[in-house]
Amino acid sequence: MRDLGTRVGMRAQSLYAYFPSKYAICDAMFDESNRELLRRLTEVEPTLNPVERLHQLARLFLDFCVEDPERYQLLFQRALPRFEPSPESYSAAMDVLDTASTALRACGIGDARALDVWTAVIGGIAAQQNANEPGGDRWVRLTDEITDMFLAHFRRAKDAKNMGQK
Amino acid sequence: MRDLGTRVGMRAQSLYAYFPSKYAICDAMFDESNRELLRRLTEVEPTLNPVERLHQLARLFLDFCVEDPERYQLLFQRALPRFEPSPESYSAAMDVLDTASTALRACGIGDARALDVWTAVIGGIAAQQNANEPGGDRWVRLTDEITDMFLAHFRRAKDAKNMGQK
DNA sequence: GTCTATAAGATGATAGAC
DNA sequence: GTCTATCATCTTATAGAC
Repeated sequence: MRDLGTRVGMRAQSLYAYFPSKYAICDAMFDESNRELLRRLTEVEPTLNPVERLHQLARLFLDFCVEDPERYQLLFQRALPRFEPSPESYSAAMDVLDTASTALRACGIGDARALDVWTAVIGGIAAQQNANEPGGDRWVRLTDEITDMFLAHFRRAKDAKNMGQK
Repeated sequence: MRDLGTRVGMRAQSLYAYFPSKYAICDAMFDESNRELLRRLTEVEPTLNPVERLHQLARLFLDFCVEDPERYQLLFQRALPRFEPSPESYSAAMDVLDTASTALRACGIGDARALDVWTAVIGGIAAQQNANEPGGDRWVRLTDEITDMFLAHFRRAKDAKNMGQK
């Protein structure tokens, strides 16, 4: 609270004129960050071909994750003990997930299991980067290759399925 | 310190008879946990075929990560502010990484870049599981599929390279 | 080898002056 | 709307009794 107050040019106590508690501030930051991430993701040209769109979404997501590791922890690591986002700010997080889900479906990948693999591999890039080399790009620069690996795997699975049906 | 003391049947202050500081305790836990993980990984039958061995290593690693999320945070998320492992206990962490590196080489995958992809995708499973469904298996059960996806991608890359050489 | 007592500093939060 | 003053509580850590 003291650090945050200083950052916005106040004493810690004055923050209570705007928020009723520390967790209310966390929740506001959680909400605002997810909205900012969503805003960036929705800026991606919708007319792009689906595969290029997925690549670009992945890159934007990872840029967002590594440009502020503390924000990344708040949003994706459940790092603050006893903090749970409110239903309203949680829904902003679900909107971000929906963006991924929709982009995958546009690539012909509608499987819920595939979406979990996607969040694991993309989230893994951010986790490794921020934990082992914050500020660097050793893992982030693998994003395009990992996206291609993912696409090859799940588009093959889909083709195999379609062939079985025909 | 109070919680830890209680867990081992002591007052917090008595812990200072065994360790000079809180960070010394963190370092000892970091070191011991990595050794335990390494012990489990080295128990995998060395005569197994390399691909089955890689699958088993991945499963053991992820079981270890999800059975104790707080230990996972200490080892892989750099979650404790200002804690840095000592050189000695850091080397135990490197031994764990070497296990993965060696297992990949046995699969014909010797690329440093591939090792980084491996840590990202496997670490991503643990990160998603512990952050979003601690104690569950929604992501952990994808381990075999993700391992196969990884193998297919990097063995193909290798085959393509060999064909070019011949 | 563990305890009580205690220190010095941080934390989240409230009351009330200006 | 921000401040000073203050609170109760928690934290890591030390000193010294038994």
